[in-house]
Amino acid sequence: MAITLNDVAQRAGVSRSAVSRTFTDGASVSKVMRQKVEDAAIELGYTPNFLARSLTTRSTKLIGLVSDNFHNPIFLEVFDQFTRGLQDRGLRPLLVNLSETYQASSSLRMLQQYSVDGVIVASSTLPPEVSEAFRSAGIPVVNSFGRFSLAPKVDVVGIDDEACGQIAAETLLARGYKRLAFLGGPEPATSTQSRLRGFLAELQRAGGPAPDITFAEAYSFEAGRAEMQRLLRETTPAEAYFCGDDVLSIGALSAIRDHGLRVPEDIGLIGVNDMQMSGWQNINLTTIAQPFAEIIQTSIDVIVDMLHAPKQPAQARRLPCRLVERGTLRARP
Amino acid sequence: MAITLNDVAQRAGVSRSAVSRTFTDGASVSKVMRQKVEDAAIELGYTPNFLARSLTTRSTKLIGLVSDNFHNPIFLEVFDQFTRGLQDRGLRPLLVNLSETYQASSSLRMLQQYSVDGVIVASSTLPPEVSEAFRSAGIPVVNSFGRFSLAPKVDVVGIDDEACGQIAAETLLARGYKRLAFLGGPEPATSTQSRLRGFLAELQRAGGPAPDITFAEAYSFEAGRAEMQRLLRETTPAEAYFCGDDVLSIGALSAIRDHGLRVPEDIGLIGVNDMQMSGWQNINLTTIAQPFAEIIQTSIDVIVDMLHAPKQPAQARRLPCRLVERGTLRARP
DNA sequence: TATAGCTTTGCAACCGGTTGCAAAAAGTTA
DNA sequence: TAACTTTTTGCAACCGGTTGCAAAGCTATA
Repeated sequence: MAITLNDVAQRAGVSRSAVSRTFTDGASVSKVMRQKVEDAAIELGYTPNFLARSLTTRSTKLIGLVSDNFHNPIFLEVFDQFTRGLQDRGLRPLLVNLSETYQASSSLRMLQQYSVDGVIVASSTLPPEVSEAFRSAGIPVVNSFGRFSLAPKVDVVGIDDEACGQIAAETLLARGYKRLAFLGGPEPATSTQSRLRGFLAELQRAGGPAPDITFAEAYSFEAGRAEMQRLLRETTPAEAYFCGDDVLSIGALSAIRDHGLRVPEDIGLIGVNDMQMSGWQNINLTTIAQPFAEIIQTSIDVIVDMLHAPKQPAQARRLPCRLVERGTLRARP
Repeated sequence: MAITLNDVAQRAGVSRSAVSRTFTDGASVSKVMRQKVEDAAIELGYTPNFLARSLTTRSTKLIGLVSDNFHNPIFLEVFDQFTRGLQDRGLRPLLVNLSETYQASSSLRMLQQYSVDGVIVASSTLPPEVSEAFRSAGIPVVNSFGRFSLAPKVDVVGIDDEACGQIAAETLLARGYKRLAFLGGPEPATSTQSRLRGFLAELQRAGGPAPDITFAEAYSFEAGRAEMQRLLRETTPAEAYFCGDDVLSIGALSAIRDHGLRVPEDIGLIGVNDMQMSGWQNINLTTIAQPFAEIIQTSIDVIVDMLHAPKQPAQARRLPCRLVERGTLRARP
């Protein structure tokens, strides 16, 4: 069926090695030999089989792209950038959807079976154990959007979630808000915990009042909306909410407006991420931008480096966030 | 480094074939033999190498998932469902991002090199030639969200775009709108052309007036917003717009509100897709729902069938759309 | 117990490539 | 032209599996 190296060798009247060599760069082939082989290859429409090659070279150029964030629109942007970045470096993303029905352990086995060169775990919600399992198995791994730690077990590229919480606190205090609240992402998510810690620390430092603290079920519109509805129904709302992320904020925004209240006049909101949608006129969310492009580029760089020089000590990289001022907080007093 | 079949064979004191057989179902192995091998395998932590296996079995379980829609949030839902559906059947999606910088022809070569078992082209904007190239190369392919045709060159699973245009026309006419307009997706997109055709045909049939026709640059918020801004600036707006899809509609909606007009009081909007976001309270878009889950399930079924019985004549499948009434059209008169 | 029939097992060839090694060819230098 | 380098080439083994085939082992029947 498919054209193999043998066919080309035969057609060109040369050895199999010769054909192989013309298709591996750095190998020694004379001009005339290369010409003969290339002619035959083109004539037959030959393309080398990467998987057969990988058997001896021990490199598949396959990178597992593992995520559980298939409901947060920001991740489409993330996947876009990851796939392009990987493609640009000749790597191929093998996508793994780590949903409820698909266990982390089986994904490890699966990616082992496909001999991936490395794995990118792109998630701020998955526990660190997921990435660590890959490293234990000897597969280069980087945890994108993971939590910073001083002695990380795997390489992590993400933002400084605590600083992020700090920025939120500073911003809200600077606007003169008094009764503050934290409406986090899912409680077990490491990102949520760190942001909360930074938020609380800064409030305390500034002598601000302790905020109300609640968590949404997920980083999703519905979860944000549901939690805000509950808050409006069951509590006296705070003056301003620091929300787990943008999509959550947008859900909250929707609940607030439904409830007949105005943003920012009655309630202020600040999110995290700066997804495209947050800039849409009918949303116009004040938020703390994550440097997505840099996080993704860095993650890919880290993985690529590991392919060449594996088993460096793990390192956690923190990239800075910045405030994006839009229309969901009241002006400075 | 990694444990191979040889290691297991040696440890268990049996032949290589025996090990291979215990790991291929349907092969003949006695109970006691299987036990010996499994013990050794567990002890050593052996997992068979899929790629080596694929060399002889000629099946990699790899499916190319090709798309160029990485800016339309609906595609995150699409990728989610595709990856889960494929995983559930033991198949692995190799994601290909067909952006400007990454040519279709190179993606064909790349997927050939990886010996994918099949390819799913998930896009309503890519030209049919992209899918056809795969078929010509002998790779099973299905074009999800592609355009219907009576004599398709490749298998297509999608909606009836013309019927979709027809529903839009019927709906708008039933609401008593007179001056109608079509604000399509990118002009070359087959989906846009078919929807336009159905829209025009129904208007003509009903004796309605000819609509204004314009196209956005892409299926994206920005493109919809930009085109609607241009329309509001340069033309007398129509009473109601049939927009290329939801994200485009949401962009248009944003432009209209910015311009100080109200929806649906001043201008009516109807979209296509029914993405999650369209149901959000602050958007609340009347739209024509695509049966995403069914399209994706069917696409996967089609590909799986082709793996077992390749080279059936190509078939185009049309799944029905339905109107989802929300708040961007005025009530029936 | 001998014979036939079925199951289990190992051998060896193969899948489509790569690569170390030594022989052959080409190029240099004297 | 001979001797010495350097480059090019093919052979054969290998990567980690699968599989057709025939021999070995086992069970059932006469």
